[in-house]
Amino acid sequence: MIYSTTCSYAIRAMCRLTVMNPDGYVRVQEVCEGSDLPAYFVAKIFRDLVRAELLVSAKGRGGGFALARPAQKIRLYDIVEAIDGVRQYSQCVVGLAKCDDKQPCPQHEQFKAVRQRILNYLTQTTLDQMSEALAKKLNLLGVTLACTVEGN
Amino acid sequence: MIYSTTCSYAIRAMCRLTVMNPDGYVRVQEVCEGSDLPAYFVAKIFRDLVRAELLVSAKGRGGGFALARPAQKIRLYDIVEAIDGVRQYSQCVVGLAKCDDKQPCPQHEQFKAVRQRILNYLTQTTLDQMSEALAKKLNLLGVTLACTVEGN
DNA sequence: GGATAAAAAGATGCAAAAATCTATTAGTCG
DNA sequence: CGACTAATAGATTTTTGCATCTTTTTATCC
Repeated sequence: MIYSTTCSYAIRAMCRLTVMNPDGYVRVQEVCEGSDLPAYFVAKIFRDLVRAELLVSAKGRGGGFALARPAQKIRLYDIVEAIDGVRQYSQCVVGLAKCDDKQPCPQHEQFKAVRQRILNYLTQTTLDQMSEALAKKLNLLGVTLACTVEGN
Repeated sequence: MIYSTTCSYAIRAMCRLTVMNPDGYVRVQEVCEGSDLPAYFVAKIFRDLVRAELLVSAKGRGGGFALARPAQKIRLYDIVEAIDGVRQYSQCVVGLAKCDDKQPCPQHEQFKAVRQRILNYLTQTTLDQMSEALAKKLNLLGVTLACTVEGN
């Protein structure tokens, strides 16, 4: 609703990767299995996340994808920025072409607060927090995420 | 960002209609000219808004589209409901398939507040307010919206 | 070096959303 | 009634987003 399907995949896949192995490589296959994430498509999304420097990758045996930096330092905002772009969050909802505080569109003022709230949410939520919440949920459900590689 | 392109057209077109003639008919052509709204497409959207009983229509000379009820009684929420549906606003952002308060997805709690804020915004903003803001802006820009029909 | 394993690249397919166009229907006006 | 006007219906086209598959590149292991 506030981001695209693709972006939602990106978030979910990164959360799973983090739960599986926050410090080392995980293969796309592993990330997706047991979930309804489309593996081929996630592979493509991960490439974009590498270019955005949120992930790093390694080819060949023992390779896969890993976080480019600690999960506490990856914000939801960073992921959204890499996939959907964040321009939309600074534009006005129903804006006529040019809309700013001086030339407000209908709703400008009212929506400003909502937008700020969304932005706060995106900048203050970290991958760390999200993956922890996911781990808790999986635990409750009795699901274990497998990962071949340990540490790195 | 929180609604589709189509829905954004619907909102903008209804605002313009209201500014032009809050009490009588305006032709689709008139509503769109001077804006970047795609007239053919808006015509189609207006049909949906008639079915949703937010607009009424009249064929032939002197006809066009008019608000089905006073602008104060049309909420942003009503328009969004007619075009995009509001189901999305009660679903979770990155939810695993089934996600509710008992089986929360990562972010469930945090996003709940944001979602509530959006819903408040949608239900508390009226076409009245939006069109008034638009009128003010157009006035500042020195733009006048023409309308052939007066009253009704 | 050869076998294998994984990502990288990009071609292709498919479906939904956005946008346009044509023909029809129902009004108004003289 | 006949000319005209505007919405209605729906067929068609274009664009975009989502998803899959094939080939290539780069790495590891024996």
